[in-house]
Amino acid sequence: VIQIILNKKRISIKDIAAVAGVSHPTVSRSLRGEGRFSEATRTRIAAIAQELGYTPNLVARGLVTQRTRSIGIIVTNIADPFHSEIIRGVEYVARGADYSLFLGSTTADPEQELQVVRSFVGRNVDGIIVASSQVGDRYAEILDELDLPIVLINSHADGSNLHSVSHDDYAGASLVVGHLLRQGYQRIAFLGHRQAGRVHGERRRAWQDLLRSHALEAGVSVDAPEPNIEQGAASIDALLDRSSAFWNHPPDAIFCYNDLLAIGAIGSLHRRGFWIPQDVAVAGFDDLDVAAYIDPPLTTLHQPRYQMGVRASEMLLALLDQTGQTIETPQGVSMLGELIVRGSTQPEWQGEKDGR
Amino acid sequence: VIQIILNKKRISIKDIAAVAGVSHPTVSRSLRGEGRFSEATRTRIAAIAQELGYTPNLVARGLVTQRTRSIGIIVTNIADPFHSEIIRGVEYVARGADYSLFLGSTTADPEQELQVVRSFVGRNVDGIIVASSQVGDRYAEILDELDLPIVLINSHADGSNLHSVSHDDYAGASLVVGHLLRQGYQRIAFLGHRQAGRVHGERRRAWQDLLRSHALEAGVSVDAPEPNIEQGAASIDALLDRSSAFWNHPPDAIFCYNDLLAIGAIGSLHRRGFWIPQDVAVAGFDDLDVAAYIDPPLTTLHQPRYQMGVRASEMLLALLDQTGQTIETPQGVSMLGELIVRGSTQPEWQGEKDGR
DNA sequence: CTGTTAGCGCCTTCAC
DNA sequence: GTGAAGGCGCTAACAG
Repeated sequence: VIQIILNKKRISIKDIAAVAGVSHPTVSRSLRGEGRFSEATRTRIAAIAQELGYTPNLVARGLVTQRTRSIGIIVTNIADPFHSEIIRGVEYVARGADYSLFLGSTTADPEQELQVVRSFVGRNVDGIIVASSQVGDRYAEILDELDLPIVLINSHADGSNLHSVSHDDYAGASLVVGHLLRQGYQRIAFLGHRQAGRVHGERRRAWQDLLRSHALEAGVSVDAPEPNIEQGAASIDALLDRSSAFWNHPPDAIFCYNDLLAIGAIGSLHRRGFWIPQDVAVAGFDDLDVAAYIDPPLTTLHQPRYQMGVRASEMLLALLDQTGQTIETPQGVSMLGELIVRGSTQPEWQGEKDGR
Repeated sequence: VIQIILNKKRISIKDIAAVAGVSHPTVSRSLRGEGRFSEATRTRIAAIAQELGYTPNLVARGLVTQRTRSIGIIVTNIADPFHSEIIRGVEYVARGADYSLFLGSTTADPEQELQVVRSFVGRNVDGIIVASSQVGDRYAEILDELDLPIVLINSHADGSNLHSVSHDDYAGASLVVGHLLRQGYQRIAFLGHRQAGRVHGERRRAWQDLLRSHALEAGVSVDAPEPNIEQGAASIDALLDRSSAFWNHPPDAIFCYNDLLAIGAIGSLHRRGFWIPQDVAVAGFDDLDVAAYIDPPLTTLHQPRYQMGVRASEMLLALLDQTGQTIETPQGVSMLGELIVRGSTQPEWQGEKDGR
């Protein structure tokens, strides 16, 4: 049985050195396989380390090497399925490369953002991934001054240390709205989340542009304060009010900033007696796992969120491994998801329930 | 504007000491407010630190104090909504207490579990939270030997360093199955996830016990290899097969290990032409945010997962703050969720769609 | 091939 | 009230 650690006192290379009758630098070198040493002592030291249950003290190592082999990730809300998939991708790559991962959330609060960044800097992380659109948009300068490689997810910014992985939200939203138009919807409202910054802006702009290019009014939109189910439901009142004022009718379709808002909207509309999609069609964005299973199944844009996390951390680690120091070649990767059409936007939908 | 960091070289207390014309220990003391120093130098040093953009090096501090003010959390799958809510609760408390959080996942793989634990130990975390039932059940001894305070979520184990926050799954599952029995269902199958260990065992046992006490057979159960939507759907074939063999009929109700399996099961049953709940009722466990929004709305047991994360980390921090060292008073907290009855188990359901 | 010396940045005795 | 040493555990130079 492998002994991870011994009781009471933690074993250090000095302890091993004492037992082996060598100096501790020799232990250090042989354990890391760096420099010269005889094969004989190598195996002997390895055996002793194993037996004593030696675990290298990464804190001490980090102090002298100035590299901690750790990275930090910042998200607005850990439990948001969009973010948690990104985190999962990041953690997968980090663990595979033997890096540790610090996790911090911001609740979209600038104060907290700074606190988390500050703590990461204090911990001497080697790099940071920011999946919090607010930070990316508003604190880009501060981040760039950190002199640490930083990868922004879904946020661009200019800076020699700032890199990015993003989804082409304009193109993605165009696919969704284009689909709604082809379905013949005329009064297409937008349920947004302005705090999301650029991401929100792109989706909204695509909606606006496409409607105008079809000679339709992009006049009705509402902002939800949080991008979750609850606020999606809560925003419907305002949306219906504005629609009445603008069109003298409810909308015939609602394009939502994300799936969570869409799910909340559908629930709320149901409670108000609307049939979906017969009375109102609803489309989302993200393609959460559950999107196919709600009532009705949700039309949405599939975002490769796990892959975005993977790419972001691969990019970060690549930057770190080049010289061991930051390399100054800002990069940006853009990905485009896929339109997934389901029942929430097509009255004639049979889909997965064929054969009932 | 607050300057988090200066370019190029990182400021240390020595730099501040040089500017202030004092020794670095004085800077250290005054910045931390420990020991004696004049108020005059305190404000002066604080001003200089501020101006230079000093950020304490937590790595160096951790090396000398032997406490890193960091904790680690281990989960099986970060993106599982049950786990991500726990993580959110843990992170909230940790951040509030100025602790940093390491995140590691295990994919239910023992090798990875050990790798993550080892990395946490190497990082000198002050404590660990394990929300990975496998680890808790099978590696309890190893964990206890770490001589670190450890809080297990949904897993008991004896050990002087092992504490726990858990949900009373037996009682919870009894509530669900009891409801199914009161609804008059007779052929109640169980869709489980054996790898979940004790948690799974409790829910299964409650199902079995309750059925037997009602003179019914608990003869049909199937294990899904992963507790997700996909495997929930994939397990239906086997479940129907066994039901035919056992009852000569499909089940009239299925109690699922968790909501994800239930959602997958519902989707798959729909595709096979079953009406829910008219042909088969389905109940889950967890009450994920989406449970109320799927088709049909899911009857389930609401688990206070965010609160479980909060309690676990509060408990851990309390253990740490007592003497700064581990205190040996194993504790256990048990919580009980709430049965949420929705449409998936009552044919007469109108629920939130009243007034359509 | 291996040992000696030095120092990462900080905190912690102690004198003064 | 403050400074001078010493060391946390490790790696990085150099000698030999």
